[in-house]
Amino acid sequence: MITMSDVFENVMELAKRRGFIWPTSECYGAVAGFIDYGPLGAMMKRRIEDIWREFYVIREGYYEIECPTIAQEAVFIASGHVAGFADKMCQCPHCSEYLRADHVAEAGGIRNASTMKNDELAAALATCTCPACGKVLWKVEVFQFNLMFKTSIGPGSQRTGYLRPETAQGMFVDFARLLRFYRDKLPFGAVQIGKSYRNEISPRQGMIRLREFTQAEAEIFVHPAEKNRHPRFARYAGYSMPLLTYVQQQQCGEAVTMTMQEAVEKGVIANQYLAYYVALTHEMLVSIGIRPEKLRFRQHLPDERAHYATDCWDAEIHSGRFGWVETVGLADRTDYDLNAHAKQSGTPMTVFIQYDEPRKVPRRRIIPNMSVLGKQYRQKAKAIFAELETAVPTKDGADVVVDGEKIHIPADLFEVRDEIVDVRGEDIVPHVVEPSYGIDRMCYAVLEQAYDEDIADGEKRVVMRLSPKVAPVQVAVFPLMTRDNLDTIALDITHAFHTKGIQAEYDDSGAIGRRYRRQDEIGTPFAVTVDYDTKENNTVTLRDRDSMKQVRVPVADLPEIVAGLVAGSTKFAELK
RNA sequence: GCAUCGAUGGUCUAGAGGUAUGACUUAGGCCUUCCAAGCCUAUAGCCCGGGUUCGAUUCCCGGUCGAUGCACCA
Repeated sequence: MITMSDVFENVMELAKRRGFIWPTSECYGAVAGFIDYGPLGAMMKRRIEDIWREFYVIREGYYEIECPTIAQEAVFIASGHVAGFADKMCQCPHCSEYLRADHVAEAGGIRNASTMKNDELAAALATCTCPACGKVLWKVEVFQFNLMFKTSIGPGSQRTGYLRPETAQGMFVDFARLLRFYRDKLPFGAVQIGKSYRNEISPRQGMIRLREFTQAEAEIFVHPAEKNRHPRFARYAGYSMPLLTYVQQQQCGEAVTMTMQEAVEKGVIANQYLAYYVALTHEMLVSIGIRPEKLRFRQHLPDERAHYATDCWDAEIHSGRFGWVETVGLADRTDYDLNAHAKQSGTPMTVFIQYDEPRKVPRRRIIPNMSVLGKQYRQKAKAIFAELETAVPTKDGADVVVDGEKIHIPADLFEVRDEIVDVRGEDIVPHVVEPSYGIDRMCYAVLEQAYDEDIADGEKRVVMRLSPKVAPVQVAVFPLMTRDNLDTIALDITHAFHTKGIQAEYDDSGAIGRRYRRQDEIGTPFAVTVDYDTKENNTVTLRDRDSMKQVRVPVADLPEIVAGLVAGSTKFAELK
């Protein structure tokens, strides 16, 4: 039996020793918040990313794009990260403690601390006490600590760049191109798997809070009026899971289990789109090996939501070490981001939605007599022309304001024409539904949940019960003895696996039991052993990691059988 | 970031002001007909920088990393 408090240390020690996760640049001293994926870790991470692609790229049809990890300042001014992704901080002059300036002020009874400017806040803080040492702060300086890594683009530092704190902005700024790619029709989605960077103040939870981390994000662009009509909603309508709503949280209640259909109908989840990806996320996480009982979906409390989101749900995975860990965020970002980028860049980010039938709309047009107007007003004529379009004419004429000057245009200088026009559609700003996955946290959760110790033949066996889908090495091949040609047969089998794209590892070192244990420890789900019967009848034993049971199968069938076992289409227990 | 504690082969560990103990692992060999057996051999270590000292892995100071508490965690 292993207790949960040991699990983190055991699993991280194993991960380090066997080449899953390493501290980065160890020979120079590691840096907190950064990790290296070793050979097995990189392989496992890639398998998890590929399963994610199966769900989002292949099944949903949302193509993957790849944007730079550095972007120019304007991108993050628009996104709100330059202004908003920063904390106001100050340092206590007595005990040198770093403090959240606005929190201290609010605790000291100062109102609107969060909206104050730095110097106002500093002045207000003079009477507040330091929560660390209890002394009055008197004189402090308030500064912004922005969690984005800042850099400069090109020589001479002319241009500010930031390492992206999320991959999402890349999909937003490419909106116009994406819309053309998807032939101007909603809904569509784009996804990205890549590195993001946050200069965390004090990352101290191993793989859980990293300064450089991998995100897998999908941005799904949808008509705001269509959010309750996901075209494939039927797939998950009956899918049920425990949901911890914000109402339940406020009442200290338990999660409520319900179907996605119910959740949407009862208004628990804001719309079908969000519910669809909540269910998809559940299915995806379970398929990489997360146990359902260690998985829950928690709704953000209203004051917890990010600046852009309306409804927001987190997939949380329970860790023996860290408790419930936010691993996936599912947010309805509305039209916040597209509006912000449209405003900042001056590029419209809208979709033209055609009506089924053109609508007859009455419209009043004011048509100026430019030949007279031009002569009379000369250089002001153009501005007057523009102003007249929105002017409200009376019998006498119309008043317009040009450069602050009020000008009266007599009625005979323009014609008012009321007409019925066909309006064929409208420009709308799509809403964005965003599932955002923390790949590193998923990797950690998979490792933690896979770690197990049992007793085999009276001795402790450490075994990583990784799903065959994510296990780095998929099958091990052993000759029982390194002689009598058993080794060459085993090498041929290994080669046959490789040509079928199966990650197979050959090992002839030491006793057979030791080799099984080695593979158990890195989570290899299956092992093939070539013995003397192989030479008689061309069969080998195929051993299952979890049950340690063996079956005899023909050598020729091995690649197909193992491929089926790895894909999950066959179970070991079903083999003869 | 602050405070406390810690850091010895790949892993776990013994130890002392004079370069280091043992086990496991790994590699090579012998042996071995299915779950870490045995025998022989080999590889490999005192976190980094400064100070004290004839001499520091050991003592002192600073740093890095890790654990714990506090703060922080769009």
